[in-house]
Amino acid sequence: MKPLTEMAQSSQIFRNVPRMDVLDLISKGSVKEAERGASIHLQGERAHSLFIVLEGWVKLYRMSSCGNEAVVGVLSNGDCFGEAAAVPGEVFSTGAEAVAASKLLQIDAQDLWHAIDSDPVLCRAFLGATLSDNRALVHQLGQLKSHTAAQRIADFLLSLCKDEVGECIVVLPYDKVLIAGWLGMKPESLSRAFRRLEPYGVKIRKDRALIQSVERLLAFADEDPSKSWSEKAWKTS
Amino acid sequence: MKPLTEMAQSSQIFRNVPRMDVLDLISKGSVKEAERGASIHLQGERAHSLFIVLEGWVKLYRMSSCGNEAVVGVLSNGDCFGEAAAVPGEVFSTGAEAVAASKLLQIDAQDLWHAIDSDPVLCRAFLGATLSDNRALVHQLGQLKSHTAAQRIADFLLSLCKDEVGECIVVLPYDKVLIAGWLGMKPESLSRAFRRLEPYGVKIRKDRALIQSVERLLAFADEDPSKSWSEKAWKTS
DNA sequence: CGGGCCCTTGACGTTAGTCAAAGAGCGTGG
DNA sequence: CCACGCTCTTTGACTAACGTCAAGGGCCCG
Repeated sequence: MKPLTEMAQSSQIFRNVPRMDVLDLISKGSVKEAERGASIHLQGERAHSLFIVLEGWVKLYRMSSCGNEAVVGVLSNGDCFGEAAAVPGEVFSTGAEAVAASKLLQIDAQDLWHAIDSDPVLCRAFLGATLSDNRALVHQLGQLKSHTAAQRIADFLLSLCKDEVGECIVVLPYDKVLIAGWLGMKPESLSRAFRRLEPYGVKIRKDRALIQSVERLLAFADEDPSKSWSEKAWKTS
Repeated sequence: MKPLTEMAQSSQIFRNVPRMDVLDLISKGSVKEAERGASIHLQGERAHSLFIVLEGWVKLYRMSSCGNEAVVGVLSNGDCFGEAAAVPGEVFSTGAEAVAASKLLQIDAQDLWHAIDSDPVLCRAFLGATLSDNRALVHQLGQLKSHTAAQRIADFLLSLCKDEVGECIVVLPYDKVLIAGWLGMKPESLSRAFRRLEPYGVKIRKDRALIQSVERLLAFADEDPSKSWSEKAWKTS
């Protein structure tokens, strides 16, 4: 139980909250194990709990009525989801599913309300976490609306090798079906888009991406999609 | 100044907050007038203020480094933006621009912090507002990732005639360039996608949309995009 | 009347989805 | 150890969707 509290304290949401304020809340939570493929909560369901990922991977997704799934988040150690539980009467706006064997800290909504009521510091922590979610969503929206599939992959790879320069090798953290969903495309398109990154010095081997130059990739990720023709002409000559 | 406080109190964010808790905060805000095209705040700028739309229309957008703009929100009376200001040290994750002559209530970040610190009720109100933003973003992502342009328009039109049934006429609340941006497409595509809704009983005349049957449109908005061929074959025969 | 902006239309190219098939791992059981 | 079946991934051919470029019409306002 010791490593559990440490993990939860260093999580995204509680990172900047004094130890004392969170201990009580965390101690009321329970650890839930979820195997790959297990559903954690459903879209539209009453937001009964807050979750913190202690270990593993969780995807947040939106199901359209025709059965089409859109991944809106992929979370790992220290990430937090189900913030809707902080507000009485809310429902989950996404579904959540473990995409790898995972350990979660589950905190009951009522305990949460009580904690928030009695401790303003916690409330602000939630506000911060939700704003952070917001930023992530806005970023994703921006990517989706004004970048090609290949550029979104570039952005994704770059997010995996933050602060690196020059050459670097990154490990793809989950399978390509999920990466495709997360980036808003089909697996086939992902596969092809990886190919299109080769001219920019990116090679994929199994679950590893070899990036020749982070700078070059960055330039590609930011460039205007509408001038692909001129780029291409310039490049194939 | 009287109608101002009323408007602000009935805004999205303060709607469920007791009058007393907000009066003080609102009184510290200042009214800002913005004409069409005026920039309200920039992406990346320190989040110095919270804004509440009293009148007019505001768009939130994300600018990619290549100058491509993605609209991530379109706000009107009672809507609130710049919640990032509630957390010290935050920056705006989007830009904001008036797309029509607008009146805004601008509340300084420091006043906000003070108010939140001294009143937990307000803090929870912000949490609720941010969660609400979150839901909207998630909805938009879902639409973008798993629906065609025509379906997104259908969803948009339906959001304008909530709770209506059968035939109905809605007024497009802003110009088509902005609608296109908001729905993640180019104006040309919007124009063509409107045509594609005609078989489903939608006609556009100037800034009005005539919907023959809300139910039929709803069915179209939710249907699986991948079976368009069979639908089409079935329809043109 | 003229200029500017918004909107539409047409022709065309690129991008990504669909359908189908085959290759690459990988664990299981013989 | 190998054959088998499974899932993940890649590839190919084709199609649909959307963006781009260019032109033209309608409308407002000076």
